[in-house]
Amino acid sequence: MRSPLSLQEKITLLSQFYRREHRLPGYAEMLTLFDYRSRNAVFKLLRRMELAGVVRIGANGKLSATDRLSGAIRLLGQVKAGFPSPAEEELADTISLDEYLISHPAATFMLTVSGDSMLDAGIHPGDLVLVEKGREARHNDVVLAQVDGEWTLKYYICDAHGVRLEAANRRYPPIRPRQSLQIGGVVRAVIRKYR
Amino acid sequence: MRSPLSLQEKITLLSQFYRREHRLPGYAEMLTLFDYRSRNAVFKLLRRMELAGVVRIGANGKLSATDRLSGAIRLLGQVKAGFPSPAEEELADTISLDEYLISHPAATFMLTVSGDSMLDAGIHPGDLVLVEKGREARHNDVVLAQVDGEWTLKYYICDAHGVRLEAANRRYPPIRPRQSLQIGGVVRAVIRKYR
DNA sequence: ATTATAGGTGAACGATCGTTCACTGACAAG
DNA sequence: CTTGTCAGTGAACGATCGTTCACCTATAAT
Repeated sequence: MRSPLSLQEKITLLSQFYRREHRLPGYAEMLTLFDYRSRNAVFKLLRRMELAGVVRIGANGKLSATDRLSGAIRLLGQVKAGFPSPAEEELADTISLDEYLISHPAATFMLTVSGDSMLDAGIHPGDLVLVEKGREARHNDVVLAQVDGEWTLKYYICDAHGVRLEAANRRYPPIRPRQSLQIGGVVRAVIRKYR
Repeated sequence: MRSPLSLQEKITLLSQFYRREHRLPGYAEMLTLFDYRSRNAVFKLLRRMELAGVVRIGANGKLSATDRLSGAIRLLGQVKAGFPSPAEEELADTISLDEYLISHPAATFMLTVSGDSMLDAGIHPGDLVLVEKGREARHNDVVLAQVDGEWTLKYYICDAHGVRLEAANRRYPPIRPRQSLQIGGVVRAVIRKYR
């Protein structure tokens, strides 16, 4: 017979369930999850988890996950400041990458960079870009554009001389479209994943 | 009296509820959300939404969100291929940034880059880095390390001569620690958000 | 005009939820 | 040793859920 689980261990179980099932368990499922026999115990545990900030209980009794449960991470300051103390860490905001980087999920796509035309802008081959369709390109945006039948990333430059596309690599000359320019979307973020 | 909502409009309502409340609505809430009077109508609508791939109904009748509802984006191929046809787009995998970039949310932190010592590695001032605590640094990892009381990002180089930290910018010489080296964590991803 | 289908309604039923109350045992504090 | 607190149990109750069945109306297809 194992010793009773701590609150943190129960939070871990709940988080694992949430990430696996994309929903919070019902009362019957929580009886099994926490090895309880009493729904009142579940009721009380949820109060304690709300105090711990991992769930929220609506006015109608409905249970929601907070960012703390759903895989968000802690948002700290600048690199040079490093990590704060554990107490300060505990108070740090949480941030969901999905929510922070994507405002229109249905219009946003992830593509992999294969060329080096934007190297000086810090966009390397193998990087990932989030491209939002249907967003009007503005001066200095990085855009996904079609040039000579091939898609490419470039700066979108719009000045007194009209519109042109510029690479961020001196090996690639600016492109002035003769016909209409086809912009697939605007780059909203660049991501480089290690290991 | 408005015309009846299409399935897609109902999916949009459901997605908005999910992103606002971090849970799916119950039957009573869906009556209000979709302007229904009958729980059987909700029941049938959920079948249709499951066929559309935006929710999943478990063996126990419990409702879960799929990635399509929860803000994931479509994963396409390489930039040079651009966007596929609408039919191909529909079949594309979805990907959640939270799940893709973060394997240990509780041990991962986001910090903002302020220096230029890693410029040649495509890490610019203003970029965001995801740093995972408690992960052992390996050769060629980008790490968050403490040098002379200040935290910095560097390559972690481990060879026959021992351990040293190298910048990705010729203006910064390699660092060979005289005392023990303090590594705060390993950089798992770099993110640059535009606009 | 007839038939079929889609998408809604209402009712009924058993299951589950959400909450309250009284209680118990273990443990900590005085 | 006594008292207080915490975290669980069990029971009860009304509310909500999840599902099935029969039915209706609008629309499309024949």
